Amino acid sequence: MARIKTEKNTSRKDVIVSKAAILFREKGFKAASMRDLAESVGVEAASLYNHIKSKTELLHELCFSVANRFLQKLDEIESEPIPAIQKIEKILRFHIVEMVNNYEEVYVSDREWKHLNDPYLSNFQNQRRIYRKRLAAIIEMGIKNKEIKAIDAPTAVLILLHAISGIESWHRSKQKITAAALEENMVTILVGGLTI
Amino acid sequence: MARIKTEKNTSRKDVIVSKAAILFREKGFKAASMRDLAESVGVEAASLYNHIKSKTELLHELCFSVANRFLQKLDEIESEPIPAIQKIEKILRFHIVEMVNNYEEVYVSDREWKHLNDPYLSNFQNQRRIYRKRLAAIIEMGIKNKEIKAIDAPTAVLILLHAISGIESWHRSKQKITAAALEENMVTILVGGLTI
DNA sequence: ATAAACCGCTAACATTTGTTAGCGTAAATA
DNA sequence: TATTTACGCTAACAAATGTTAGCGGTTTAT
Repeated sequence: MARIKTEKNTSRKDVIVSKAAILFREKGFKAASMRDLAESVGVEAASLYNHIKSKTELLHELCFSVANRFLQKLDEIESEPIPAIQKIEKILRFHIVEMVNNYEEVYVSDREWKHLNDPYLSNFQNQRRIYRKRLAAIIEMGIKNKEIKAIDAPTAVLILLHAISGIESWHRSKQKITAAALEENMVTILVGGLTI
Repeated sequence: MARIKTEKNTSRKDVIVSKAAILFREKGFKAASMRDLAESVGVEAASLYNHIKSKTELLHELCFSVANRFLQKLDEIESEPIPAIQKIEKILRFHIVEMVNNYEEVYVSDREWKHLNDPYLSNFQNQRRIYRKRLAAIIEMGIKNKEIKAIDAPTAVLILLHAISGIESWHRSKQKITAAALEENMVTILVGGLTI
């Protein structure tokens, strides 16, 4: 009998969820089987069900924990008394750092949420839509204040968010530049592209 | 007996491939079953095998037909006697137009290639890697000629390519701006972000 | 020490999956 | 018109999937 090893302050469920993130990222949610996951946890597939309700529950956990982190940070930044373009830069940097440090989770949340089931699916889509609208509102504020070029704000949001997800390629890359250099390059191009 | 309807110059296989593109895009390759595909074609699942060898063959066809179009266009643009930044702009515009007009195929090629099998998988990855290197080389040329900011070229490539894939969100969006406006906005931000 | 809770195991299940075999009819060719 | 080819159908398959039931040992709490 091979018990799941836990570290301090992590439940066995936490171990499973984070192994799931790795697996879902590399194979995709649908292609990753519970038997795969069990192997990577070091246990039989059936044993996983002592800790989780279902495979989809793993996806819920991942998607919503990521979404919540981003929403919380947005709340924080929105209320700071700084120019819009600086808010955008801060949000951008937060996204980049999250994508670098919590790659698996963030990636899964970004690419695999389609496989959520209702009501979680609609819920997630709503949060996502609202999040983007709030970003667009900041950009529109920046346009009004002549900090940002007169562009279509939703398009700018879509470029920002997707450009960030390109960090996936950076992770895969053999000869990586440092995370800090990556961040500066991205900010240069993207904030530079928005600024008048 | 319900024969697959073909239009002029399209084989029954072509019909299947393009329905597959739609399905793979909306559900993902793994989650889309041959029975789903059969239904969308208007036929029984087994009947598909009179026209195709396997499910993965459908993915090959999609991925490589897209990849070939992009490679061919790159050949063409690379050899034009124009400044690097203009090459980048042309390539960018081509990507955008392709993503707008052949959404399903391009999207599938971009997101589902992971599910290819060797030797196709390695092959595709190689082509992709080489394509990106060629883009990076153009950017580096632009940097040397002081047309483009002194940034890390591979990072710039990754931003460009992923930003384009954001057009997915534009497709989903209810209140779309026109394709032409989308293109101009993207060029403004991205080319603007690269240019000194 | 004894009871209770936890947790991993084996075995099994019902579905869903991609795919093949073989039959019969419609279309294409001669 | 006669014959061959193309193609859709039903039936069936083996494999893989998520998940449950129930047993037995181990850890934790009393």
